Amino acid sequence: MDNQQLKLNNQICFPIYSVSRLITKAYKPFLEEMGLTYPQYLVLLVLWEKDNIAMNKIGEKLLLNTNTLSPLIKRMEKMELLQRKRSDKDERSVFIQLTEKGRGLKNTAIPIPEKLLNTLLTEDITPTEIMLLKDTLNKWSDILLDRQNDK
Amino acid sequence: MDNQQLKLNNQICFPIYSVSRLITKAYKPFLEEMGLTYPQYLVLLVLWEKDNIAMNKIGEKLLLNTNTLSPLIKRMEKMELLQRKRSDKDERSVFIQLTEKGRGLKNTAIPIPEKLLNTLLTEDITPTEIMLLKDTLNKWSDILLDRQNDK
DNA sequence: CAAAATTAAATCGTGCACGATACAAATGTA
DNA sequence: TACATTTGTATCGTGCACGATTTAATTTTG
Repeated sequence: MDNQQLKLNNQICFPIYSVSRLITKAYKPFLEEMGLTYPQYLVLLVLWEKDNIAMNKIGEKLLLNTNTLSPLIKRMEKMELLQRKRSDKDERSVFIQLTEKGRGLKNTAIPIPEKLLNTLLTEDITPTEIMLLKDTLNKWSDILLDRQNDK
Repeated sequence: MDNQQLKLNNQICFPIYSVSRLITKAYKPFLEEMGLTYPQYLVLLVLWEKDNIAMNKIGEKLLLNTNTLSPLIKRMEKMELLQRKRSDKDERSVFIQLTEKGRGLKNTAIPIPEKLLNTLLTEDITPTEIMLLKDTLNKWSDILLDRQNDK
């Protein structure tokens, strides 16, 4: 039995899980200025690329189920960032449209990627941690590709 | 203004967030057999490496605050996987010890990393998605390292 | 055309995350 | 020895995630 494999840093779960949370935390101050949570920001990223799309399309892009998306988008409607409209053609589906306010937030969002880099350089996440995840992923994707070729 | 930067796949947030959730989902069936959630499993990984440590040390390793860890560990105590004992020397700190049941689960956990590889090969996560995250991280860690050297 | 299967949303319950807050024990300091 | 500060834990409220279930509309099939 190889206990080494059970070590925290050798499993893919831990590095990816913790770095994901660290990145979310790094975004937080910028998103709070806009009054957004992280998943709400992702929804806006989708809508800024393509407005007026069906809710299930947003879910497909973000890999989120409707039971997550439905209340999230309702909250965003209350904030007047978007509007939900049931399709005339198929009353099962709901189309999502940005409001003026929602479109306007895009200008605030444009500088975020650049600001985030500075946060990552000066705060919580050290390049060491990013490198750890990078190494872990390189190792795992190599293993996965190897196995795939064996088939 | 460079709107390209706001595209979903160009931001570090989306790939890392979604792959993290996909990995969690891939673990789920194996953890359910043991009656564990993903963060509970991480706590056990820590304890299997070093038993009888203070709660704040577990939090340090997993980057979790006590307000997350405290109820989580209480649930694990109810499942009789571990015991919480306040230190005699410093009544503020709580030490966590595995029970026989908690130690025993380690044998069930040992084959998980291997099983997970098969899941990743056959199910939800495609190597393409792993590669996307790998590429994104490579890009971002390169940028971070560049900036750091400039200082 | 009616019954069955499929699809899109929504609801419910559980378990994280995490900021804000509270509190008690320990520590530092005048 | 008093008092302020720090530290470790716990509680509360909000917002995801997601499995399971429900409801309603559409599509498929006999």
